[in-house]
Amino acid sequence: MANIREIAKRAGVSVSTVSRVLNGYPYVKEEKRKAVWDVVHELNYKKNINAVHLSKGKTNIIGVMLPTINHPYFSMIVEGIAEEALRYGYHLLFFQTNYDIHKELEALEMLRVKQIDGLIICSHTISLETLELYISDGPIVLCEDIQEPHIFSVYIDHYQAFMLGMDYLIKKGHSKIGYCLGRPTSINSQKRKAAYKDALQNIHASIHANWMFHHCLHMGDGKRIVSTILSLAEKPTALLVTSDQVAAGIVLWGKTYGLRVPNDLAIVSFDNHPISEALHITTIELPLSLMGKKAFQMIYDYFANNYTQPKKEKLPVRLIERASV
Amino acid sequence: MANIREIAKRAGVSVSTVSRVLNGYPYVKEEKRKAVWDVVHELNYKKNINAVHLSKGKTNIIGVMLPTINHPYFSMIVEGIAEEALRYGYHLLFFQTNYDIHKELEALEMLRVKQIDGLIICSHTISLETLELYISDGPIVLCEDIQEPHIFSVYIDHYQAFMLGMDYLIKKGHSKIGYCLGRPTSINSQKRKAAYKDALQNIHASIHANWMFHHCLHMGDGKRIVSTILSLAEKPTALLVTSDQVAAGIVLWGKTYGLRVPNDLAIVSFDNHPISEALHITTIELPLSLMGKKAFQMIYDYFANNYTQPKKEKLPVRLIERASV
DNA sequence: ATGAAAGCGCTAACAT
DNA sequence: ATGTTAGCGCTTTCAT
Repeated sequence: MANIREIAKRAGVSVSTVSRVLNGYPYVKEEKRKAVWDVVHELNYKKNINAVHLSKGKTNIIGVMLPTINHPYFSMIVEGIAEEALRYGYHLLFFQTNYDIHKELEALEMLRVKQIDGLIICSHTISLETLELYISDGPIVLCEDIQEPHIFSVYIDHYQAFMLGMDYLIKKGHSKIGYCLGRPTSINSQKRKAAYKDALQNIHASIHANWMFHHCLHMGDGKRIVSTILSLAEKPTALLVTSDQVAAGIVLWGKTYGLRVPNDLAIVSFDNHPISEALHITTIELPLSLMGKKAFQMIYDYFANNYTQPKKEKLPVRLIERASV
Repeated sequence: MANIREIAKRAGVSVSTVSRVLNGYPYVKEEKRKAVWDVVHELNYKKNINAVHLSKGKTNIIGVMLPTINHPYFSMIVEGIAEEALRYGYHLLFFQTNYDIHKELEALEMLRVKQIDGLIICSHTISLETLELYISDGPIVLCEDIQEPHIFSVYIDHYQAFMLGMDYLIKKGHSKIGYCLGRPTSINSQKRKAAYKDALQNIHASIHANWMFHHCLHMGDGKRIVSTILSLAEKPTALLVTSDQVAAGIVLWGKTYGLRVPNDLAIVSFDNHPISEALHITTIELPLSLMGKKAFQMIYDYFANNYTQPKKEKLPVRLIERASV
């Protein structure tokens, strides 16, 4: 494998001249420049990028931490990240953690060992205190509304978004409202629960523990939700569902088991994935791809503008009325 | 940032002893080993992984080339790859190409510049001839049935799978059968078309160009297919659809526009994603996650067994009868 | 404008 | 068992 020394020797110049030519440094005499390129092409030479990484102390690789890539919620974020990364010549290294703390730590360690320049965390179980141990190793972006001053954050205001859904359902005459959330302990879920409680309190409605479903992530979870609701003596008349996938599952399994949407149960869901359109589900659109883009941008700007202070950015949502309420 | 020399100095040993301790090399006196670990912990030292990469000429990173991560077909493959990669301490670098040849080439170049040890290609537009230019740069795995002796291949026999679907539809009394494919030029599509033609020929049925839909990838494509079929004077009675997403779109948009499945149109689709179960769609299950695992395994074995000859492996499919036929 | 040479931080061959 | 040292292939400073 040819290296820069070989090129230098054959072109009759020094390695530094080769390096300058290769990196587009201006002050090189035209004939030397040509000589170098000629040899480079002749040998089909390519830089060893690891040597560049070592020498520069930078890899142009951004890490992406997520529980699983195989879920529309995350793959939409990633799509956004990937699009921006490509534009700026960055690469993406994936850490599929399945919410395993050890795997999450491994991703953070990659920051410390310089395998990645920065890390975008789409979702996590690890504590913020632990995260903070790594802030000096490189920029970290969290897709959550957090206050820690040293961590970047691009987020959806889930309190407001949930409130939007609640208000809509209430305006449509519902007061027996339940919800379906993902992981109940996540920061996003906490915000949603707060909105839920506040909204019910505003209309003096009581809270029913068995109208609150947790760990709802996939279409298949709709089956469980539908059969549980059917077995309930006192049923909710509406559900706020934090994922189009789950909402679709409820609509479809409801059809199978005899729970009609919206007649028996109104639904407002979140995401606005294609499936919600196909099923005519009223949904609150989350700008996930945009979130990915912004997350990358934050890291990019951090390096481009000499390590600026971490930013926080809130993204807008909108309700799309369809036929599930 | 502390380096190995610093550790050596503080622990009162040589750099090679530090290296040996760090890498679990056996012949080190217990007290020196302890001295090293003590300093390592004290300084919270971590190896600079780029230096390791440069020194070893290997990165333990595998590239994954795909058009988009945001599609269940690909995210399932990736999930399989990621699972195996993690088990063996490998990392994944993603190349979202959107079928852009330049981006595909960029992924291949990463192989040449040693940024990645190997490359898994989930789908591509680039020609096999071009691919072959890179086989000396590292192992390449293709998720297609190809013959090139220097490229690894793990694949689904799409001829056989398509034939399975055709036979099933024919056995159920259909002869007016159409299909929905993704990119018509892909190797996988070629195999499917061949099976389609052969199957129709077997029953002396004629081929209708307007029963053959191409570029069907997403749920939204179902809309187009449904309205086209509704406008046809002579309609197919059955459709073989190469994606559950598209099949779901057909079922759902069919419901909206008045094309009933299976009454007006029978459907056999592919993948067996959760949505096909929720919609009771008869589907041919493709072992996509397994395909990802096998793809990674091939690369892993290649390095573990000193650069063995490229293998080819065919994966089984099975038809799951539900209610769309 | 160009070259010499000193790193970057680690691995591994070689010597003892 | 342990240390010395020569790489790995590039970037970058410092001379000239």
